[in-house]
Amino acid sequence: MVSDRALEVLRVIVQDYIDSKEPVASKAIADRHGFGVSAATIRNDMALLEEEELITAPHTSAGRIPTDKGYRVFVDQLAGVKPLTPAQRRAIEQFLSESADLDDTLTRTVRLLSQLTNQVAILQYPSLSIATVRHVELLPMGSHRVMTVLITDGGSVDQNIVECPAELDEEVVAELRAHLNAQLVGVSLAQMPEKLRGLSATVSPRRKDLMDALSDALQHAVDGHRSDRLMMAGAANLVRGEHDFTSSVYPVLEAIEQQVTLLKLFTEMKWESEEVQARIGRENEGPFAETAVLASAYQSGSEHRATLGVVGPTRMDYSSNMTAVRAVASYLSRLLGDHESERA
Amino acid sequence: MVSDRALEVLRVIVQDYIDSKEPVASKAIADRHGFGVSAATIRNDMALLEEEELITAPHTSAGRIPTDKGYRVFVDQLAGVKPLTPAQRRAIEQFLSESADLDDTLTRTVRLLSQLTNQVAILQYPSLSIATVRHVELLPMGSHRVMTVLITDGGSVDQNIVECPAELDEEVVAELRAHLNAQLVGVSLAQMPEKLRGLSATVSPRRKDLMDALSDALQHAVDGHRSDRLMMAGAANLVRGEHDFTSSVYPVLEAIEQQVTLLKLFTEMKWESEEVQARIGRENEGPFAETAVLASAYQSGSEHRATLGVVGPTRMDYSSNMTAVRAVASYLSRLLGDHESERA
DNA sequence: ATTAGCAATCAACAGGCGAGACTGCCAGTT
DNA sequence: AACTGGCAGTCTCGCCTGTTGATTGCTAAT
Repeated sequence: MVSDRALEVLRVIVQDYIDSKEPVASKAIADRHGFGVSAATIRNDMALLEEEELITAPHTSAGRIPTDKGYRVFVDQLAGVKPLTPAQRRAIEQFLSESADLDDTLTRTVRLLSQLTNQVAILQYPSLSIATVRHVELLPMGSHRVMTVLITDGGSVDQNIVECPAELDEEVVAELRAHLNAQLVGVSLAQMPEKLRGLSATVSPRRKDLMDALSDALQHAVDGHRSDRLMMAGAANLVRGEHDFTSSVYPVLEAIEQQVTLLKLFTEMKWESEEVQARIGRENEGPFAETAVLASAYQSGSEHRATLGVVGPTRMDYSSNMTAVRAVASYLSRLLGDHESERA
Repeated sequence: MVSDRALEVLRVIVQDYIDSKEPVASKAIADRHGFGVSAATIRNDMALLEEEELITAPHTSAGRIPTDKGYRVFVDQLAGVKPLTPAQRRAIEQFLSESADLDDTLTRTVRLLSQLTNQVAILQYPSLSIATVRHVELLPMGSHRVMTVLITDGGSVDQNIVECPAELDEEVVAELRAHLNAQLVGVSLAQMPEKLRGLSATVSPRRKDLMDALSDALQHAVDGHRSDRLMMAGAANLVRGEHDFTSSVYPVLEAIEQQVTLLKLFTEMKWESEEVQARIGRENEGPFAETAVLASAYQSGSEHRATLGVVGPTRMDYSSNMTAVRAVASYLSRLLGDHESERA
């Protein structure tokens, strides 16, 4: 069993290793953090921690560094909540003061998170499946083309150009526009595919082909709303500390750019709680086995949630980074919530 | 003066250095590319080239590597046009087969370029200043809010939410919508600021505040169309060859993410010709002094042009990368041209 | 103009040595 | 039983050394 003091020793090792990047020696612990015991006693505790595989020695006559398991215990039991620094608080304030459209907000958010943590920040696009249709617009473009515009209550807009099988005039377009809006306004994007499929039955046979083309285009717009994309910021942070990865950062950066691994990871995480989740080292597979991923859900709509977080070396400042992730997630939720409540 | 053979020697040095990453020795040149002369003669030529600062020796008893100036001469006079490999051709074909909306096309394009060159690819958003307004839509959102939607002929759409100083009903909105469309449809985005400023004079005084709010929102949408943004792909490629940069890749990646330096660089370049431009090593300032930037203009509209290119170490395969940049730029121009001509 | 030959130069490598940093353990203390 | 001081053992790191091999620059001959 590990004593309470041994856990304190673990905490100190993690903290010291994080900011010195050097293995931590028993003497250094006894000196800097006076536990009231001598270095030899610390050594005994360290032997215990090593037994439990919470720390390890890079070589015989070296201090100790935390293992993945050690970081895990630190995160779960020992990491105190470090409050935001005034500088961080100021950064968020400034960020809040300059709002704009959704896309801009997200871009700024992910940059903000990257600056606060000095890590690569990742933000999953909000899932808009629960957004509802506010308006459908049809714009004639010559006699055989029409542009469909789908506007949702989230403020997001998508458009497509449709080739029309038949000649069009403004009257037909107006009729179709009225019809589409009558049928679709208020429908959630999740219900759209079903609703769109039934649509061609609601018009006269001679309009059927046209309506099918339009509903295809709208379906395409709905597809574009899926939350299967990520934004990234601060990639440079990954290569700053060069020596944080045994081989190369290349596979890590590569995997981040490909997105697919991270998306999988995000969906795997358990999101019952509001808390920031951490996946440390070998808990992650493949390219991320040498990294730690901190992530939190944020409220991207009245019900639905998406994920944001950071990726960095396992040797990172968990306390303050988790605080930052939590803060940004909650600020973003509030921002999107406000946006939501703004809508009549 | 440098003899023709000396230039051939330079070419061989550049080519060999590019794929071996090792300084090139006189003996290796004489052996591998039989010039019909001995290594000693090559050495004389190399002494000449060194005099001209086209090559340099990392240390006394080492082969030679090209200087920035050497690369410049290589690019301007010696680089043959390497045709696309079948694999590259296939990649472009496949890319062409899957078109979608503008944003998707651009994302795919920049990824394509990154894959073709194994470098970081950069794409400047098409400048839409010459796009014209196709339609303005007003959507009431409760009694004191309205959403403006600006649709351009490029297919791009922007929206904003406006707080209205006065109560609104559908009738007022319809009147304003008609008025706005009458005034603005067909106006180019470049002319919009001026046109918008004059707008409040065209309505009755009691609508003035409202109209001012709306034109502010539209102005904001126009601002969002500026071509002052970049897309990036393949950042991982920068850290692959680790040893390509003397100190760290950090400042380079950082600068790419910040965008501002690259945007400045893109606008500085001379775009009279259709050709791919190269900026090599110290020709670039600041963080890019150890990189080469290859860029080409592409036709992003009937008149306007934007830039795309790659950033990599000076030690890169100029021949094939310039071919790739040229090919992608021309394909993208064609793609956007098609898009353009599709519009009635 | 070209070449062969040769001395000179230097990076890279391997081996050896000493200093310094920790640990691990043991015997003694509280 | 917990803690401590002391000390031997072990390992890294930096430094120096000499050696090897690569490559150039020069010179004299063709």
